[in-house]
Amino acid sequence: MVKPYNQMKQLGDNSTEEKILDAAKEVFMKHGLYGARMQDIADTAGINKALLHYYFRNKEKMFDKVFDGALAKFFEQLDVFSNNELSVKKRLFIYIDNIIEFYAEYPQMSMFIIKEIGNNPEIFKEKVHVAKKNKTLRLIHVLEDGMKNGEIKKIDSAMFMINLQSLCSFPFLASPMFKYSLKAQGKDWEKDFNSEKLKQSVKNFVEFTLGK
Amino acid sequence: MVKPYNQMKQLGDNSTEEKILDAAKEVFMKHGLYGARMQDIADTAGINKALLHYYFRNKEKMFDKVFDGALAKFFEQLDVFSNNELSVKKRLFIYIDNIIEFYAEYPQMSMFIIKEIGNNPEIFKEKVHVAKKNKTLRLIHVLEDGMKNGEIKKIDSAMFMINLQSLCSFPFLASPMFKYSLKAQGKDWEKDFNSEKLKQSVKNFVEFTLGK
DNA sequence: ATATGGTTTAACCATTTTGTTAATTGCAAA
DNA sequence: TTTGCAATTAACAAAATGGTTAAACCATAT
Repeated sequence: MVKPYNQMKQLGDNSTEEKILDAAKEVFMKHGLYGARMQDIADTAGINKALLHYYFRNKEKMFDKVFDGALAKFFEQLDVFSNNELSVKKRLFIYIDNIIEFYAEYPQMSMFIIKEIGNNPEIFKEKVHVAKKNKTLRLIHVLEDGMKNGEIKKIDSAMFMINLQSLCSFPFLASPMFKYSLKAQGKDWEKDFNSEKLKQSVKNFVEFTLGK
Repeated sequence: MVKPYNQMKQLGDNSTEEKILDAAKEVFMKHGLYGARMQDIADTAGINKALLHYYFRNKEKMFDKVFDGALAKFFEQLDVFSNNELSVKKRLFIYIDNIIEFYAEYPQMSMFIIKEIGNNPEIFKEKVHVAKKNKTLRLIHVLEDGMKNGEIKKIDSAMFMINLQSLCSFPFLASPMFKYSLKAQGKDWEKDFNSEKLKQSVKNFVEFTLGK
């Protein structure tokens, strides 16, 4: 017998499973695997704690689901580097736009991933292998090609990547601190910071560092 | 009766209280207040769990002590901006040297502080008030003075501060990720990254951004 | 109407974790 | 040597937390 339409699993809307996943994302991002409390997740989702186990069996499995989703989205951002039709700088600019919009939506993401790598490098390795499938992490590779064919200046590609990631992700991660710190100096985070400004600032950095 | 010398509180050396505080710092930095386990702290310090309560009464009070210490050291780094005898750039370069060495020693510090601000803005406000006493947070103030008297280029001071903090603290925070990511691209974190390189890189950024 | 089966809940249980207590150790003053 | 007191410990109690169960709920098919 076929189930009626409104009883089928409806992910993406406000089905219970989705509510739980959203709540879990929020709480896990804030407190990590150890620090998160099942009751806290249940309260955030507005449901009974037993339902968490009904849908996800246990805490670790739930965490895995959240983490896998986060990781997949994270790696999607790297796809642009595989597009060899575009110039190195063009690819970098697109990446900057995408990754900053991504972090604006998931400010805790990088910390979440960093913590997980630290806690469990082996499992992470395996997950990444699944997540990226046949894609490759090409940022550095693309840079070094660009240097060889004279498209960009000769730079320290590893340090460039580190600087770039720092500029793009830390502002969102540290927004509570910046909010506070700016207010103490007579500035206003909401006014003085936004994604568009940051994009421009990072692009300036890239232009200065790679431009010939 | 006066206590014998070797029985007086000896902070700064390997007294029990200090051992506990060091262990607590390590564990709290790694897992946060919720995620940290008292037993884990006791094991790390190599003492009985009951001693933790003997010295610090309970988990929260212990956490407070650790956090207060962290905060004080963090704010110390800002003192250099009060030295009006030095040029703006000179002060920035000194700050960069200091803060990067600081983060090299306490890589989790910024995250620790960020999380705390997020969890409890009011208490943080109060703590900062104590920590900075009559000092003032001057980075932005110093920059705007420098712009007025033509010492540096006219820039967006808030964004500059955000970029600067990002470049200095994120690499340490995210080192597990960078280690992993670089390895996947045929590089080696230990070889390709060190504090001196980072200092130089950040100074280049400052020179480019502020230099006339 | 009633039966069916997925969904949701309150009330538990088992384990982990925080916190306490009473006894022991070790060291210095008398 | 004995006494006193802080430091330390093992064992225990209390609270918090993850996980289970059996019953209630509710929409639909018969």
